[in-house]
Amino acid sequence: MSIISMAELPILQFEDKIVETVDKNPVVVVIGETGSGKSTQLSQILHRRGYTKSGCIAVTQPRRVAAVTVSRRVSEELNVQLGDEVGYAIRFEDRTSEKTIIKYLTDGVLLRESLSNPELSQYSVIILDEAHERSLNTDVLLGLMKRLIKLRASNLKVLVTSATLDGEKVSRFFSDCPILNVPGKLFPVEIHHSSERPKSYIDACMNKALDIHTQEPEGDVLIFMTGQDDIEKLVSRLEERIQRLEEGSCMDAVIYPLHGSLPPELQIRVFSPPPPNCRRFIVSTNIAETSLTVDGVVYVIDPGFVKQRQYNPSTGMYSLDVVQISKVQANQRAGRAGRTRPGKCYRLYSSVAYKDDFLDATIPEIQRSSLAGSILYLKSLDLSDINILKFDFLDPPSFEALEDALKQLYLIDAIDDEGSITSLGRTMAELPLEPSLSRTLLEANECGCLSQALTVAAMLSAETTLLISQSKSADKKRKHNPSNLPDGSGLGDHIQFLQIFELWHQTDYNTGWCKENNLQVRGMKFVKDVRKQLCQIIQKIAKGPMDVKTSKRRREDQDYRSLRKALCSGYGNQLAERMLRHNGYKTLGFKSQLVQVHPSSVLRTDEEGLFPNYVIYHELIATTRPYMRNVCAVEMPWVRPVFAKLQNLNVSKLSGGANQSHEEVQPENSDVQKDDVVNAAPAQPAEDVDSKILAARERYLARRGQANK
DNA sequence: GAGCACTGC
Repeated sequence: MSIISMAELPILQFEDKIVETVDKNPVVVVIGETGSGKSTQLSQILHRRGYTKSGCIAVTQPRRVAAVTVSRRVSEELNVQLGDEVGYAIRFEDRTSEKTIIKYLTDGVLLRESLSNPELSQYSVIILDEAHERSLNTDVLLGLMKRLIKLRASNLKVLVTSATLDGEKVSRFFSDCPILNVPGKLFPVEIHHSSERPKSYIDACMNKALDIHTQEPEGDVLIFMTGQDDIEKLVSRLEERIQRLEEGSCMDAVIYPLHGSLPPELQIRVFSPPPPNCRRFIVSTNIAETSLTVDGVVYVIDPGFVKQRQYNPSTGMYSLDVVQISKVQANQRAGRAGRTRPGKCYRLYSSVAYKDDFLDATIPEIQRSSLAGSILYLKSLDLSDINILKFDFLDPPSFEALEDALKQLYLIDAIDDEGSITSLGRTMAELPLEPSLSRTLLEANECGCLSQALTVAAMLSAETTLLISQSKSADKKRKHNPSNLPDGSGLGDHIQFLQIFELWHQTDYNTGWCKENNLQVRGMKFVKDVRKQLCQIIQKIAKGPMDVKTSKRRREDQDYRSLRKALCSGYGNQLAERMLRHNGYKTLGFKSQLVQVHPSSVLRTDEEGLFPNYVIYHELIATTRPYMRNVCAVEMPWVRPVFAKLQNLNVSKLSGGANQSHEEVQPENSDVQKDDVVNAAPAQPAEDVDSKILAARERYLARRGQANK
């Protein structure tokens, strides 16, 4: 195919320059705009110029589909069988062989590889593609690469591809390495800014869409909304308004919603060409910004918002907030209008707002997530020369976030009281799960309920993709569903997940059964794959066969006591105690939160209408109120060991003295002692009043203030 | 009695 189309790719004109720069430098940043061909060509150029003689070329992608489609393209261009010289590796699927010299993989897979081979010695070149998307895994990899080029100075080249606005930052991170600019092949996009923010962005989107439809020549319209609700509102209003337009006054129109929870058959509608003389309106979430590319888009409407999940390490709580997009995102959105011909982008904000208010780049995921998993992973790599809290991140997470991660890991026995990884922690790091679930599996293995725990862990890994999403008007209540789904025996959501999977197992994984019960087939298959993968890893760790069969529970364990006890160990940091005489809970940890059981939970109350005294929760999420999502009843005696650990918690010791202040974070129930220590300070002779103690006191009071809200 | 964007090992 491709001799002609390849020759047109802009990047090929820079081949000599690229090779010369890579020859002379261990790290090179490549700014490659959309359509530059960087993802398919950089690897081939370096292969042509001899870089595969001493090892393979790895190219990471943030998404699975990208790894597959790009590797397929490259294998076609090189005219080889996919899986031979060119292959890919993604979770559940390794299409590489002894012959493979160019390997596309997701960044998560490369991280797993470096666990068993920290020097990644099989690779002569590592290309981190789309690094500007700044996934958690990419950021960890960037830090590891910085170390690796020192260890392997003579035989490793690293290329990082990024966006215009943050290439310089990446270059500074890698000791001012050179930056190569490769132009893209986008058509020009005219940008129109509004003079001010609209009062209602849904109305503004609708008016702009109607303007385009009645005044602009043919071409599809892509509208970015923040979520399913707004998408549905806009779709129905737009349908109504377009129907009212005078017949013959303009061309026909179809309107498609597009978001992640849409069933696949509705998602793929946007990829089939529209009927002739018909304009398509695609009302989409962020999914159309990078993950899905819709051909035929000529007009983009960008209100400038996105919905983002953030983690607050001081409360352990997630929230989903509508925030302003970054400049990088705004440019990415605009670019969606110029893929097939010159286009237009209508921004519902002013150029001044863009220039002055918008961040250059989106706040990276590493500054918005719980870091327990990543920190455990880094600890298990034994980077002996550095304290993990001083790990060199491109954008370092806050000290608070690191402390929170250490606290979590300590409470589930992954690290000891001095912050060193335990043998249990090492085993946990091998499992592709969040630490709470890996810990549950290992405990379940001791309690004889490994098989059940594997199922629960796999179900929770897919939890958000299980239920078929329906529009607002339809009934989508899980527990009031007329279907015959089990109710977790009233013990909670983890147990319900187990029971659902076991029922599906009994139908021999029948897809019809999923549909009847309103479960996404895709999601349930994913659960099955995850469970299988976990079984394989566990058996490898145990060096022998284990009892992992999906089976009915033993008769003597009617109340799932073993499983719930195992969950209690895994969720040591996610325990809550019910308050006296009502159904509110307070979380147990050094900072207590008042929370409630999420209304979607299947947890049952007793005859007096009260929930169990103790529960574990999978996550805290603040929506209209702070809620615990996915809870499971546990019992006082199982909780006691965690209480003991909370008493001994000394976070500054965990961080290996990285916290230079004199503050010692104590369990919540030792507040009195804490007050004494801190208040004593000003009474001492002036020279003893260390400013650090005062700072610690301020932070402490600020935290208490928050907790009491 | 709620209402959740998107990825990934």
